[in-house]
Amino acid sequence: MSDKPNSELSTVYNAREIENEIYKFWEENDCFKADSSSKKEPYSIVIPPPNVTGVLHMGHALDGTLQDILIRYNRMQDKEVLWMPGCDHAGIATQNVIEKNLHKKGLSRFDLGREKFLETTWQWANEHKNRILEQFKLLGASFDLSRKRFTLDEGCSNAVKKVFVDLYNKGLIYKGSYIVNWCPRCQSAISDVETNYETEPGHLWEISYALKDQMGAIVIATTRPETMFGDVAIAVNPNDYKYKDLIGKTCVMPLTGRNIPIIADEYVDKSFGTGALKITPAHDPNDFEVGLRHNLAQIKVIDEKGCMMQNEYVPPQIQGLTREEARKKTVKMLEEHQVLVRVSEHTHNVGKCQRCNTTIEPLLSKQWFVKMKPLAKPAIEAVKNGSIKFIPQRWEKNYLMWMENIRDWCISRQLWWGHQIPAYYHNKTGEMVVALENPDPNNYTQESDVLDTWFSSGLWPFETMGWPNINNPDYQKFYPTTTLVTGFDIIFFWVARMITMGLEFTKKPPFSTVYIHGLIRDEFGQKMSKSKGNTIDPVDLIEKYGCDALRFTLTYLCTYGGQDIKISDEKFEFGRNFANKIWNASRFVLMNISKDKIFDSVDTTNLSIADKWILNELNETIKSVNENIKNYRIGEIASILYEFFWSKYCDWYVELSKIEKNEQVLVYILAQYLKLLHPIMPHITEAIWQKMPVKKEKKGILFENYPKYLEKFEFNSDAKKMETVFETIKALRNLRAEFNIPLASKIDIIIDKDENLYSQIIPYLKRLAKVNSIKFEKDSSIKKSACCTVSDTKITVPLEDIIDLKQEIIRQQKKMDKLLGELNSLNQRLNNEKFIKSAPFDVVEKTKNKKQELEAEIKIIKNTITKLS
RNA sequence: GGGCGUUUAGCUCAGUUGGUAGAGCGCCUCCCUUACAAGGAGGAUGUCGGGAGUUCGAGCCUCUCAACGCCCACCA
Repeated sequence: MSDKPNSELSTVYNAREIENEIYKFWEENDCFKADSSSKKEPYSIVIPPPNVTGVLHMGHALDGTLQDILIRYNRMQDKEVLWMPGCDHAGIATQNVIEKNLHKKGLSRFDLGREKFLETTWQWANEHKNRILEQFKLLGASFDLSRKRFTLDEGCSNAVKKVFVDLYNKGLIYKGSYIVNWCPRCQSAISDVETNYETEPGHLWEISYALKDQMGAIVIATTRPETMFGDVAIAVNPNDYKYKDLIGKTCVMPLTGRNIPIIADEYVDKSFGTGALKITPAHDPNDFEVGLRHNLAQIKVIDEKGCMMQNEYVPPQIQGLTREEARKKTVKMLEEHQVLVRVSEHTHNVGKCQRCNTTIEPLLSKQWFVKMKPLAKPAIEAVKNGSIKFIPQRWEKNYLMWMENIRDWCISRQLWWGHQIPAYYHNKTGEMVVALENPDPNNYTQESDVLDTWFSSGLWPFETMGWPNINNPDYQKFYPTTTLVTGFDIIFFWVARMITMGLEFTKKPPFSTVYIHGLIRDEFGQKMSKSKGNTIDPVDLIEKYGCDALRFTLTYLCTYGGQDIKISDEKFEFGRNFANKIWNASRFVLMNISKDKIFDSVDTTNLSIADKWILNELNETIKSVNENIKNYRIGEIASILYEFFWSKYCDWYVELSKIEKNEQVLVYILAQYLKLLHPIMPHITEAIWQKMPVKKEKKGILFENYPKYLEKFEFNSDAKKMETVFETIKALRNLRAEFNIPLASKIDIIIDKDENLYSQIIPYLKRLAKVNSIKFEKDSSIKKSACCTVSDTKITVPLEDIIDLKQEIIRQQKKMDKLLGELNSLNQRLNNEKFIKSAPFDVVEKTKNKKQELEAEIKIIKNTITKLS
């Protein structure tokens, strides 16, 4: 592209063409590369690594835009910034994709075997892992791709192994048989946070268990009769008088005839169901606990596929059936045996696999766990003492509640795609060694389970910086990172685990601020999902409206409270229109300034009130943008910048410049503005910047220093004067509209003030209100005229031919009524002694001033009406 | 059961320590004024979910009720 200053911008703003060109320019100049040897203050963000299987979605677009804004803003603060990109191997998600592909060919992963399967998956992952980061480029992401990482790459794998071995050696990782959430489809254990509960209609079956050696029976209630074959006891509450005498007795299970004891346990709720509960430790987490307390056996009757096992405990007719079939059959058999006492409708919560929505089977199995309580302690402390701050703060409560009630984390997965657990078993003795390497590959076999994906993502902020080599320059310079930007949906999955792991292994919080934004939803507030078919593809939006338009719109919609964001395609017209406005205004400025001149300063000795006004406005804008970004009020910034450019610079200053212009100021404001906007709309600002006739010492606008508030441009009183001019122009335009006077016919006006008060603004009035002549007379005698007021100034417009005096009286009367209403409410306040006494001085003053203004205005209108009548 | 959020113009939403309500879109009138019709000028529209309280003053603070949404827990 031509970076020759002062060359014209193209007539039509073609967003995509410009954006591609500009991104290429940054890439070719290596603009995003972080320098770990820099002396500048560091600022770093690690990207929430998108799934390697993924394609860019609106969530990434928002998350990426916000990160890029922070990165670009801080780069312009002259900090050494690093935005670390990368992907997550996404264990279950990726494996599901590959298995689905195999399934189409009629194959399962077992047909291929582990080695071949992994080979296929790696190949697939390598083909795809660049895709999503390439798509991030379309967002204008200024991340350092030379540092790109993958959670399964060598460095991350080493970090994972080290963490695992260390935690094991510290006694914080253990292996054991526990009830876990088992997904029969994924064929793996999953963690508690990967289990979603859905309310489903079901039944409560009451089944009678006969007492042994005596008359009578005990009736239990269950929602899952098929698990009864794994029963090892009936439990009742020790304080339940109904059952007092039965405790310690034995009963006979229906259908199988096995004998089980009746035990007492506080866990049983007397008021639910029949007050008697069957205990199935191998298939229910609560029963599992009860079983441990009472030393009961654990009888497994459902297998890993969710089918009834073929063992002595399950009746032959039931063996091999699926859970669902088994339930029906069991109920039928119970009916036949006349032990089904009652069936009632009962809605209850059923666990579902987050990945595939299959109903979870609580299953007893051998798994690896991380002991979380000791790790959680410092993680709680770090948030409580403020070394990690959540924005908005309310998420801290959420985080703390979860952390304070944390349970052990099941980290083993019966998958193949992932970090294989570094535990090795002796082929003969079964002896287990946990170590970084296999002690003897001939005699030891590695644990087949892999780790939960979030185990490696939990190390992301430091494993990407070269840890465990703490001398790595990146680690030295950029760790701990500064800000983490993410949605609230992964606070538990990811944020919490990074904090615990970061504190445990680096003794530092991995970031100081967690900026949580809302989720993107469709126009009806529904979560976007492929299966619902309500997704909007950000790539399509970029093609249609441009990247900057997408970024600006999303930013504008991103409010401080972190509310979810409802979007629809048309909403992005907002950003597109704005980009177009910026382009055209800039084009106008570049076309209307002296050629071949460099504007590098503003001469403050020769400024009009309009110049002072806009400089003052810019100053205010700079101040509030800087304040707001520090407080993560990023949406606010978008709206401030929109307002300044459109309603101040374009609507007024650029218009005024058509009458009388100060090229220095015209260019200066635009140049400063481009910098202010650059973090949000990087491409268009860079493109225009390249053509700006200003001094450029840096490689691009992205390296320019972000504008700062300048006291020399404080012009409050002049700015106020200018506001009066605007009020006057607006009043005249308004009058025109009301009398239907076309702009083509110019008007004469009479102002009841001294001429020298207005000398500066006469040209503005002439041009912007299409005024022909201006007279200055205290008391105009023209009767056939309309008038408008600006505070205590009366402007008379003779309208010989047009005016209907009766109508005009009505119009003025209406105005006066409105003003009288306002005056009335002001008087009420001012007549209230308590108001005068307790309200702050400036509020009282303001009210008094307002009152005087109103009174003056009312007086003028009153006189006018008298004159007209 | 516990926690959180939302309720403001027809729609989508802002509204920072309490000072008397705003934007975009849509709607109505006029205008192709040589940066922009993806534009310009003007206009209409709100008992700020209901009720009570604190205060001179409440969209904002307190209590309460209601509706919707989310998260955690998981009584078979």
